[in-house]
Amino acid sequence: MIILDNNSQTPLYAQIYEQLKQEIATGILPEGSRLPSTRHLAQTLAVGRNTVEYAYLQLSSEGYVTSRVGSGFTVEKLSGFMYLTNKKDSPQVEQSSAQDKEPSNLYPYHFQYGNLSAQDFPIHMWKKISSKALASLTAEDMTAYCDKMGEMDLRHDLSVYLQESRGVFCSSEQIIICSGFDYALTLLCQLLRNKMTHIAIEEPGYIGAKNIFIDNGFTLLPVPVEKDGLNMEELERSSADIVYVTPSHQFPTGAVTSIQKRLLLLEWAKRKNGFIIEDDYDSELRYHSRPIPSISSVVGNEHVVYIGTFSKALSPSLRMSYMVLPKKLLNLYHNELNMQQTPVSILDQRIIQELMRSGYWANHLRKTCVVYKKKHDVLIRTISETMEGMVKIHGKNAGLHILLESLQGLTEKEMIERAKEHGVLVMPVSIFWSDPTNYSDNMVLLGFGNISEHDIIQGIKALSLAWKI
Amino acid sequence: MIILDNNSQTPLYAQIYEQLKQEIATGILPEGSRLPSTRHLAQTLAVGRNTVEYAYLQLSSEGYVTSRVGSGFTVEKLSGFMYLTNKKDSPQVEQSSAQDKEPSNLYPYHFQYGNLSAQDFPIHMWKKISSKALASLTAEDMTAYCDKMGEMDLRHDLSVYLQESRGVFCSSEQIIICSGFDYALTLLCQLLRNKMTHIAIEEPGYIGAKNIFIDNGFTLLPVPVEKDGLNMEELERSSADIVYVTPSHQFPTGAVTSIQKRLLLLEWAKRKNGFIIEDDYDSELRYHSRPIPSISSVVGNEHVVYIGTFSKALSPSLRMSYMVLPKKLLNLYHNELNMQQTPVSILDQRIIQELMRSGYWANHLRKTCVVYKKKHDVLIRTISETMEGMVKIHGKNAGLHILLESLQGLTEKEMIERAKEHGVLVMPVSIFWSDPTNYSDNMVLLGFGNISEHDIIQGIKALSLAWKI
DNA sequence: GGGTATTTGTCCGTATGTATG
DNA sequence: TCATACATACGGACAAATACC
Repeated sequence: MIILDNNSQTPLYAQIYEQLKQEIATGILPEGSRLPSTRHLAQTLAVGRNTVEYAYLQLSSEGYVTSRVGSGFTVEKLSGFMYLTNKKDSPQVEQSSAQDKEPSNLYPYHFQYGNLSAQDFPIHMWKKISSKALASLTAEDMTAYCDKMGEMDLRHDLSVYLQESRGVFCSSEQIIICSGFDYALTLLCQLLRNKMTHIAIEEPGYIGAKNIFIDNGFTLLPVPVEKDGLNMEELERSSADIVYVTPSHQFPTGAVTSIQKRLLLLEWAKRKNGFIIEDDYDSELRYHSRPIPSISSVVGNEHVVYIGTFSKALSPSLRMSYMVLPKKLLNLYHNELNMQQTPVSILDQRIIQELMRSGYWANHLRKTCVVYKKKHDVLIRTISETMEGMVKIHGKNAGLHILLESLQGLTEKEMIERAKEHGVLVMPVSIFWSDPTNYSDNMVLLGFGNISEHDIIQGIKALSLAWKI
Repeated sequence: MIILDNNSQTPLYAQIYEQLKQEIATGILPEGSRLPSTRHLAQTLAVGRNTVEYAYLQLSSEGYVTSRVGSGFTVEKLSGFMYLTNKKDSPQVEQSSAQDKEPSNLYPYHFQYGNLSAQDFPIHMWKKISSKALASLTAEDMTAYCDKMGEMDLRHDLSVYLQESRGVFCSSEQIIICSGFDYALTLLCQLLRNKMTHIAIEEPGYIGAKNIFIDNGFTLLPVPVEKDGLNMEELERSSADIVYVTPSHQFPTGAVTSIQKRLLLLEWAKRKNGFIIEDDYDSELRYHSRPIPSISSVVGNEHVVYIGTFSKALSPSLRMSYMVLPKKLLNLYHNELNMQQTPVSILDQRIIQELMRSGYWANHLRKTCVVYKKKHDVLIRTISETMEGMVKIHGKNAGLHILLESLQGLTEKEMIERAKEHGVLVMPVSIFWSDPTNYSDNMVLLGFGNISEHDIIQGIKALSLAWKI
């Protein structure tokens, strides 16, 4: 950046000359690069064009740059001695901290959780839809702040989809378009922070949600997860007035909250005048099982906040999710947070709207479900065949992960280490317990979203060898 | 949503039949709409295909639907008596709260602040760049979580741009890609919340930032803004260890922080071991004046957080901004907030990267600057010509707004009301004071980003009539 | 604009449990 | 007790219609 000082003794053109020479000598302006045109530089520096021209001429006469009519000034190759060594160093920063993900390519078979399978992404359809959405954008769309809660058309289509497929009965006014799940939950925390302080969470439960609650000053009250959902007695005993749940496929155990418990939860929330936060993160992905209506679908859902996402069934890098607020919180939102703009660009919103409007969304969901169902079935079948009696499978028939419990007394650490020695990456589960002493320390998590059917078979075979006693 | 009960006495096909009949009768499935194909519904309900077929057949024989090979089942027109009246009503919600923006089309001349001028947006270039970016996306891009701080390539290009045009000297590792300014500031608040509590803000100052600070539990300490920036004595007297400033074009007064005060601010921050939050929101838009290097450009910027945005010089609905963290805060970020994903979609990131890489960004900035400079000049000239002695202009030569101070003793309310009567919309300034008693109550804000040169002239003429005493 | 792959309703056979005689 | 008929549920084969290049 060139900085001019009006009060300096050195004339303006000399200042420009000096600073450009410096930039060339230090390599900031490398050989072959073009100087800004005299007109442009003059404009940005708010000086006359001739001032810049003087400076350029001097550089030119000293051989730093050459000029050609119509193509500007170009930096020449410097003789060695012209280079300066005091090139500013970029501030050194600790390499982007502890890499939280192990380099997965070290292990031929990686059962990581999170990413999806690239081979199965409908990239062609995606680009088509995106192009359409892009074409629909006008200059007006680009130059105006859009609706703070998200485009109305998108929210309407979403409300229809939610009603049809998840039973969530809401109007489009209740929906807020968010970037990721993080964003939705953070927003919700901002709403609830001053009203309530104690939040019941699932034990074990999704650590991402817990971190956000902690960051926002909530006190966490872990409640054990049973086969059919939260232990309601423990919840009743707790002093919580909010509860965070993943009822359709509990993370990480995979437990499905029974209808009875869903009703109990609603009763609890009503009695406490509190809220249920329903995280429906992978509800679209069910295999061999009936769709389970969301808690929010039960009549009188005045106490349920529903959060859904496109990260699991569509794309994690799209960064889009949505939150349905009950009336009470909606008013709070309008009164307290109406300054914050939506975090999602108008283009992304249009793309998703085009996706839903055109019917491709329903189509995509069906296909995606089939794809991951195949992977799931192969995984379950191979485990049953090769690891008979060695492990118990938890949380199958939905989502993108399962839990394996060792029946041979292996600890989590042993399971992971032995697996690594056989070239298989499996994930720890311990991190999901708030109180580690609650954990039986004999499970691992296997994600199957981003691994081929072939690798699933090979990986499980390797695992069975690794864990054989 | 169709819900099946395995334990019910009524057979599955009958349950499906009943619920579909209900949906048709209540109008949820309107005349002419298609039922899901037997295969698809069978898949989602996890039943056999013929089970669905039985249900459809019954609906068909009763005249609710008709079937055609290859094109599915279609809902027929119902005779009136078949309709049910107990159609669920969408939950009624207070109409999206107090509309904060007045319908601007009521006034022929609207000097609103925020939106940009659609006529001047390079929609063609934008679509070209976006198409390129879209084409570059792979299935891998779409199925993997991307870098939590933003794509490395984009951050690198941004660091080069920041160095060249704003003098900000940072490595790409220090940059975090954010959705809007809101997001960046909220993230920063999460970082600082537990370390510091008192934050000095400009009086008057940007209300959006203040709200975010308050939402995050900070105590605000207003410090008066003078001609050349903050009153440093007041800042010294305050107990703040963070200060939020808009040094290149103070909002709303337009004051430019002098070099001397910038150095004093840095000294202050060093002494307090605190931080300067530099909001460089409209630094790209300067007219008739030299670029002012950012505070962050001064050597030893270990105490400056720099925030920039694309909302002013490019597009508000793009929802993209960026934050440069000093080393200390960067480490804190990696240790405490490394769970949160970036809020910006991979597509938007690629678009901006393509924009910068291709050189269109520099080009666009130049053109945009010329466009708004013209508007600015017309605005200033017309005011000088028609309102001689009536008003004083504050904060010209930059950005997208100015302040007008009445020299005739008109109050803000009078100025706004009289303007409205003459068909001109001007904005209040009072909301930007934390303590209203500090305000002389004789100013209004005029945004000129989204109004044509012709309307500027007409609007100012109308204003001069409106305010004539 | 014409050929091809996919989708879709239709028809077929089969299995299971229950009621009937 | 056994044979028969019926209701319910499931999956495969086929041709028409549609969607996609």
